[in-house]
Amino acid sequence: MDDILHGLNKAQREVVTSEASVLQVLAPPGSGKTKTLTSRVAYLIAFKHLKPWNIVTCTFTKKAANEMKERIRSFIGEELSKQIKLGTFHSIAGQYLRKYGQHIGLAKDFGVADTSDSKAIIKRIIKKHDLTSEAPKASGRISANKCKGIESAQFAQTAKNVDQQEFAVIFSEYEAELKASNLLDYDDLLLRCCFLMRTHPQCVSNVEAVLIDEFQDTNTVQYDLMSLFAQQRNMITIVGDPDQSIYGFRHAEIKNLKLMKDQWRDTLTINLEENYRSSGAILHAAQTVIEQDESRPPKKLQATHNYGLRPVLRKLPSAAAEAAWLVAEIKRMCALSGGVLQHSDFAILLRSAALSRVIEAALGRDGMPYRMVGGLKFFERVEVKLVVDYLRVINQPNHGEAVERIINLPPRRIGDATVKSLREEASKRDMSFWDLICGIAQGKTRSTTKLNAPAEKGLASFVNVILSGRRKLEVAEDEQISLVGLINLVAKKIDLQTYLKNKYENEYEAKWSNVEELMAQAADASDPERLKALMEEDTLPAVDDLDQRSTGNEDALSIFLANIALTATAETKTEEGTEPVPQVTISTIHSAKGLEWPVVFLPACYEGSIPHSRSDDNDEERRLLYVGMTRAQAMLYLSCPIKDTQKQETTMSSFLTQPGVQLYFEEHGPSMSLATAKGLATTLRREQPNLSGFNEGKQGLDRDEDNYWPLNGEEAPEERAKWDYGKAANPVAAFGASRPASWVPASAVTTQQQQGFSTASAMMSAGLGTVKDDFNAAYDDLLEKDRLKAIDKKRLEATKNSDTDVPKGRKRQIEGQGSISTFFAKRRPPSMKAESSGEHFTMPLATHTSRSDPLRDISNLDRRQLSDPLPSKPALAGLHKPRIAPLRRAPSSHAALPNKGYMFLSSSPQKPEDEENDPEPISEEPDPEDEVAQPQFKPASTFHTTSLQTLQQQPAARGRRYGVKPSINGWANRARK
DNA sequence: CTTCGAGTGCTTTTT
DNA sequence: GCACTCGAAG
Repeated sequence: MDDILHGLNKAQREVVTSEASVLQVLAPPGSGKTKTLTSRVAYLIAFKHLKPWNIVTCTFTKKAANEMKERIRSFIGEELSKQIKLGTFHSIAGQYLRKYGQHIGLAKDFGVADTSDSKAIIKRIIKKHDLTSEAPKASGRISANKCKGIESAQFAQTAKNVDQQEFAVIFSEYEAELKASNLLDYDDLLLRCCFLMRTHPQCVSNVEAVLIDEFQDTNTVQYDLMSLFAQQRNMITIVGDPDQSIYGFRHAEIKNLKLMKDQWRDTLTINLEENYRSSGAILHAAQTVIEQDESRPPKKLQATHNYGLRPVLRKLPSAAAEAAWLVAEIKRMCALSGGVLQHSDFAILLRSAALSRVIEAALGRDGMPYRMVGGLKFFERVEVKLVVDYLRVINQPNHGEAVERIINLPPRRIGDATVKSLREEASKRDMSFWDLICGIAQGKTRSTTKLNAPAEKGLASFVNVILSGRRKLEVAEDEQISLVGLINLVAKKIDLQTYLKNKYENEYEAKWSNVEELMAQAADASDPERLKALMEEDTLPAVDDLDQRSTGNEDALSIFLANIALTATAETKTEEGTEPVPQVTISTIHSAKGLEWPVVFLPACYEGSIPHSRSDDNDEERRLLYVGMTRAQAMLYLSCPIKDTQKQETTMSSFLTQPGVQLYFEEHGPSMSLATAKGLATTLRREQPNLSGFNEGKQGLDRDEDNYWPLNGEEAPEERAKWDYGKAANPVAAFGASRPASWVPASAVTTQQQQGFSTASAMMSAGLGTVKDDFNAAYDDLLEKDRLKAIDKKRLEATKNSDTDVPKGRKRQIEGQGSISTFFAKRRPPSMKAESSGEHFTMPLATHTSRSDPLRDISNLDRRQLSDPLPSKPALAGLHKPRIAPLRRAPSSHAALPNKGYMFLSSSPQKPEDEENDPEPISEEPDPEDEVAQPQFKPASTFHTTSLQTLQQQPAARGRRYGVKPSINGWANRARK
């Protein structure tokens, strides 16, 4: 008893030991919801003597299910815990249907139609009838109806207007299609299971207790499912939090909470109120956001931690800058936390998965390890899906969807028209698609569809692949081919490697490694031990009066496939023997639910993103933000780019611009002192940092304050200088060389430079003033910006009040620390050294880190060079249009990119070996004042131009490489102004 | 009839 | 940046 109740507060104990039969637990974020629920399960088994296999526990995500399993195991041990019926609604429903499906006329071995299957079917129906509906909308509508328990026939009867009738057609044909292919979609799993339990209550007669996690996310069908599970004993415990209801789109009904109270009048409600996760400051901020919802009943939420650091609400110039800032902050926090924080302590949570691209690029550029959860799932990647579809068809050839998807992959000269004709013929003859083509290929069936010779050959080869796969399975069990063997067979038969190589060229390696990963997973799944465990887990307790379908002889393939559709994340296993590298997590807010991290970033907090433009429930969007914010333990960063990815101006999220909200936020990341680091450690209950670790971290940093970007969201001065005089001017110059050896010799450059210059002067006179003037103005501006941002916060606020007092423009005075000296490198940028010795100083520009900022190390330049005129941007920008190397998704797989027609940018923090041992600091670090006094310094010859041809001659260097899109926006923006 | 290239438009969240 | 459509060539 003590074990189970240990560490629980009063309210939690009350929940765990409650005698009430129906129990609602309202558990706000961080209140120990999962802990409480798992403790109750353990308690019921240990003290109420319930049998584990008579306890049903439903979660929404596989992740939550696994976590709960893990925790229960630590309470009651492996043996008991694995007997509990614990899983997602869908997986539990699936289990019941597999065992008892025959009683409701469900064929054995039904498949699960995933979203793309459903979408494909609907699309086809729409096309067939030449309807105007859109597939995704129709799909959502079908799901909405199903979730409410409305069936297609029922809908068709009530359909009145044209639109409804049209939809009724899609709906019923969709259902028919699924039935014909022996498929159930996600909703069907739940619906059919409800039907089963209603018509055959015996099958759940053993259930003694039902527990539901995240109850606020249940939809009507799931609610029914819960009631039906509990129909014998009415012993139910649910935990939930209306404030965290973020699945309205999946037709979750918050009102189920009330419904439940009405259905079971003696429902006991217990509120958990203490938050054990977040610092007070974070909690306050989150609270002000959620309290904007006036319809929401007020709720208490008590912090148990210290106040901690105030959350940050940061403005940045662009999505790219936001990403760069975020990376810089992670670095800074890591370095200055004195060892308290590492990469795995950071999470970046997004409203939509698509936002991750810029961020992944920034992380990749920096070489910071990360993992992306949510977004595209492993089993949804084309190459994986391809193989899985083959397996599906081999396992179950009547899976019409899968057959059609792969019949011409790799290309077999069987086009859409042929497929369509075949499909129609099949339905006319009332046979399955597979049976038809199989018959044709074997010459048994005479087809009315005329096939040309190549198509016929293609068809035969396809059928052959499938049949040979099936043959391997039909032999006696002990001779049966392994799952991996089967995948290999398929891969060989369809010559997958060649296909992938041809189709994806430079992505080939990544794609193939995914296939290998699939094999590894297959090997894992067909491991006899594991298989046994899986089968055991799949057992349902025998009940009187109702036969279970024997699944004893179910093969590894079926089990593997059945699990795929219901597996949320195929956890990429860490390589054996290697320490897992701490990784930053990128996730959607939705899939971050229930999780927590010491530091959380919520980027893209603008109108249209959160609240999302496609959402019609603002309150749900607000709750979503709330969920995101409350994932943070010690530090929370919100940020808003002034321009979104499409360079449209944004408005900050209305949830954050409500009066008073901003009082809870700082405008920039915290100054990190040893004391701050200690505070973090306290909040996180971690070991205190020591001074030496702190100092060490500080030394490795370029800057120790969040002061690179101005607080008002404007472009960083250094960045502007780069844009105006570097990157924008010359896309080809955006070639950063990390190894001088492979650099273009200066002589090769000269012609291009001169070319550029000559055009430049002509262009420049067209109304933009001289380059010189332009530069001076910008430079002054830049100094001013830097001065402003260097002033500490208080002063800034003081000046803000009398805003206009701050002279704009030409103030050269430098105050305080953090002044211009931050512009100059403490050490020579590596690539500069080799080049600056020659006749021409050719400094590669446009690495995005400040490491090679053109303004750095300015004192080191040959000053005669500096008086050269500047080339103009448009002149150079128009010269070449380099191809863009695709960004690689996972930084883990860096195949060498082709060495033709690509440009590379490489700014790896890991310097190449040859520079590694060159910490030689520049002796004459310039005195800031001095520099300012010499306005003739212009980064004119920090230009380096070269042609595409020259680049093509470069050998593809090794190392981390990212294609970089040259931007001429810098120029375009300026020109407009 | 199939394939391939160019051009267009859009882009929530999950089982 | 990607998925999808459309039109032209094989």
